[in-house]
Parts: sequence; C-alpha cells; structure tokens
Amino acid sequence: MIHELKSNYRQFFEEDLIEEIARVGTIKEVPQGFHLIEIGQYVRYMPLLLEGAIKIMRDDHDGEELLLYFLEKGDTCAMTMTCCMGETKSEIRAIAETDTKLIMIPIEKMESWTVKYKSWRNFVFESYHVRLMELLETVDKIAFLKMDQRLVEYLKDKVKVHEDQIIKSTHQEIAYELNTSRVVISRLLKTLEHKKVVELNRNYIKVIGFDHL
DNA sequence: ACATTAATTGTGT
DNA sequence: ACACAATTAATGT
Repeated sequence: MIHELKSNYRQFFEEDLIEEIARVGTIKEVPQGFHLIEIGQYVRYMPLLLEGAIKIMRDDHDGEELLLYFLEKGDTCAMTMTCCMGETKSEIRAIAETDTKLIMIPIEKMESWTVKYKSWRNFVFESYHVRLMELLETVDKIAFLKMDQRLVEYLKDKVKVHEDQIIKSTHQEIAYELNTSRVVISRLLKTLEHKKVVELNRNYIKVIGFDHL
C-alpha cells in the first residue's frame, strides 16, 4: 500500500503523511459499475484514487441524470472535502467507470491533518480548485455547445479514461449521461460514422480519430 | 438446433 | 417526440 501511495501521491504528500494515510486508510477495490455513493447518503470517507476512473453524476428530481465529470488517478472527490464538518449528505452519485482501486480515509482525519500537514492543506485546496475548473468546463459545454459537439467531447473523455478506442456503451446509455434521447444520439453517431470518426457496432463504438472534424 | 423474447439500432413522420 | 422495422443477442426447450 505504501508503494502504491508513493507512486501516485509522492508529488503531493510528505513522508510522514503518506505513512499516516497508510495506517488509517483502507484499500478498496470495486468492479466496473459499482455504486460508490448515492444521492442522500452520508459521506463518511474521503476517497483517494489509485487506479481506474469514477464518473460523477447529478440526478434531477424524476430519474433524469447528467454526467458531471470523471475522476481519474490522483484525483479525489470535491464533495467529500466540503463535508469536513459534521455529517453531510452527498449531492452527487459516484459510479465506478472502470475497475477501480482506491484508499478510503475516514473524514475525521481530515480536520487534524489540515492543521498538521501543510502538504495536505495544499492538496485539498489544489484539488478543490481543479474540480471547480472541471465543473465549470462542463457547465460551459452544456450551456454553449450543441449536442453534436457535446457528444464528441463525451467520446473523447471516454477514450481517455478507459485508455481504449473501443467504447462499450449503448446509444441509450450515452443518451442518459448527456441527458438527451436515444434517437438523437443514434442520429449524431450515424453522421459521425459518415465522417469516418467512429465505427458503429452493436453494444460498442470504435473511435477511429477526431482528425476529420 | 430451433423458436421465442428482449434489447439495440436505424429511419420515417 | 413517437412509432415501427430490422438486426442481433440471450434464453429456454
């Protein structure tokens, strides 16, 4: 565990802190599709990502959902950081996008570490900033880009977090994550196929390249 | 191996 | 948005 921590977080944390994380944290490995947290659940741990990716979703009142952003290696969840004080319910839903390995730190530790370790303070502020920027980026996409552009951005993200040109999703799943209808996605994908950007198959999409855009 | 059903995708209105 | 056809995968017998 120490070794994995160091390879991912040595740039951020001092030696003492890494050892303490190793002492109080627990390793958790979850399979693809695992629901890490639902809206309304209490946050008791702060996750540090070691491997894999997590998608963060926002749900609206009646079953509509929207993908906010992906968390990748070296990231942590900004929601948990707002909840240092007291018991707070999660505002978001976190689902493992790939098989994922993470360290769970009890949130009680966060407060004392903030006082004790400078590197921890920096890390928390830094992560908070990065998350906020990503969220802004997503907001911009939703506000200013048409659906065809959003779909392209989505495909790029997928390829990145999976490190794979093959996207194993159905049109319906993509539609849910972008909060639109399946038919719209099917049509847009079809035109992307004509532009030689993707190759459509049942249950998966092969990304050729975004050069022809 | 075959039939039935369900899920996925394509297309027209 | 809705409806429907076509294709493919999954399941049972």
